[in-house]
Amino acid sequence: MKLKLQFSPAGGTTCKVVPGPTLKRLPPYHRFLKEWQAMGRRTVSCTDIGARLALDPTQVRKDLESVGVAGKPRVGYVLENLIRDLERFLGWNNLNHAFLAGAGSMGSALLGNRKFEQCGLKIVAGFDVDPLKIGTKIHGTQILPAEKMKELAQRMRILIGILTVPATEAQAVADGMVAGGIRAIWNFAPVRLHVPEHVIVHDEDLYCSIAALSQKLFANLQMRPQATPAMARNISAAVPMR
Amino acid sequence: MKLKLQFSPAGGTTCKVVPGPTLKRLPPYHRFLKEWQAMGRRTVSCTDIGARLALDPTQVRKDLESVGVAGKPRVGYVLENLIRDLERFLGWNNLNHAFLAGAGSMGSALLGNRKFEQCGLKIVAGFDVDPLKIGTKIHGTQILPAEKMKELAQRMRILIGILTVPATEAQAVADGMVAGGIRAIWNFAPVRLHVPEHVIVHDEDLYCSIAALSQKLFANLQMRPQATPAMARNISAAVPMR
DNA sequence: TAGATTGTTAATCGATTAACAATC
DNA sequence: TAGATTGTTAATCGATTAACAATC
Repeated sequence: MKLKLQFSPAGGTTCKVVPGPTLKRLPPYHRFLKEWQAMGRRTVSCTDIGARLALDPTQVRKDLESVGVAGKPRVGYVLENLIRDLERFLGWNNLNHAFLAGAGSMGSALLGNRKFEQCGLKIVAGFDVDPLKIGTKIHGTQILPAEKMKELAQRMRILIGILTVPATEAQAVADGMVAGGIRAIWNFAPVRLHVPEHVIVHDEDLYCSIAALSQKLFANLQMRPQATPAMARNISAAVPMR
Repeated sequence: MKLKLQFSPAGGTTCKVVPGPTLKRLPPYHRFLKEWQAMGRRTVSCTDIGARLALDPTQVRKDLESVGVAGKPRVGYVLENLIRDLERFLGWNNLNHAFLAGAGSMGSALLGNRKFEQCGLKIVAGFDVDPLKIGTKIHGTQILPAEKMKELAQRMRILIGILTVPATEAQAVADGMVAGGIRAIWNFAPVRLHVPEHVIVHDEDLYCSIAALSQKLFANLQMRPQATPAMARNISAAVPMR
């Protein structure tokens, strides 16, 4: 197997870069493999994975290749090894500590999700400006005053920040995160953040999702009405037809 | 301007198809245009938009072309018209009614988001199996017993379902939605749903986001350490290097 | 052995970027 | 007019899909 290496400008370090689309398919693979394992299987083929996830088997093979695991012709992949390698690749073995800013309803929902830890993300503290929330615990995680975030992030060498504050506050809070040494921001606010280029932003824009969903729904209704005119009318003004 | 039309197999209807990546950029455009308008501007150019959102101006122009709006050379686009056309295209003028299944922390967070209505999505009812939640209102929306969902969806001709139940229940609840005539499911459960082909599923997989975020963070730390060895070690086992 | 499946290279497809003429 | 910006076509880039030899 050949590995593509990319030379990094900073030094002698090389670092394999996985295409974004591939990366997004890996967690579903992992989930399926766990199911498969629970069914008592010992090996799995790309055909198996592709069948369940509605993906081209060739694509699955390419994806696994870029993770760097090897299979055996005619047999497939050893399930146990594949799961282990995937988890290692995704960094799900060791926890990254994260701060969460904004303990509103979305922030609380994230604090309540214990499954994140299985994916290597541990929210170690929440921050808010609301005196009623400060000092309390939400789903077991301490809520601290927002003004302490920067200093604590520095001291604890936190690298990941989760941003669940209102859109109006997002940029200011993000600035604080950056000042505290945070290198990656998971942004739930519907705002394009300005950050230095050494900081990564991953936008979780639910409004974009709504747009995509209703657009696809509309196109789909066009093709297969199966609905009374009244139903179609409910949505038909959504997209201009030409 | 030429418009690409796609013939739909079902009948004489034509329906313009917008590439997915384009669609996801439209809500950010809209947001920026509103800001721009608040600043008192009357026109906007692709260069303006691209500069703020870190996008190639040509790409912005292509995107606007596929929405079907026209600008004027040397002037740009009339802001008011552009905003209006974007909203119309995205269907943000008229509301689509949606049901939400699973009034847990994530479900409640979505119920609490009043901004969704500005994007054409109105959650008209929530459903849950918990007797303590049934009959109450969460953020002003009534929570009803889960077993009523299917029939109500049919009667109210609901087309959109939001799925915020635990992974174990997701498929069963989705089946109920489909049986109730729902045509689009916004799925927050980390499961690949099986649905008939006339039903659309949009996955909101936070675990994939975590994977993408930590992977990008790791690659970034490789290139620009700027961190003490201890910091890097915190995360370095995450991805096998070769 | 036979045949399914991997590994790998080539072809296709779609989106982004570049180039440039048209135009206000 | 001059020059910025649109509209549009061509080139590039990257990801997906197809093809096929290698192999257990």
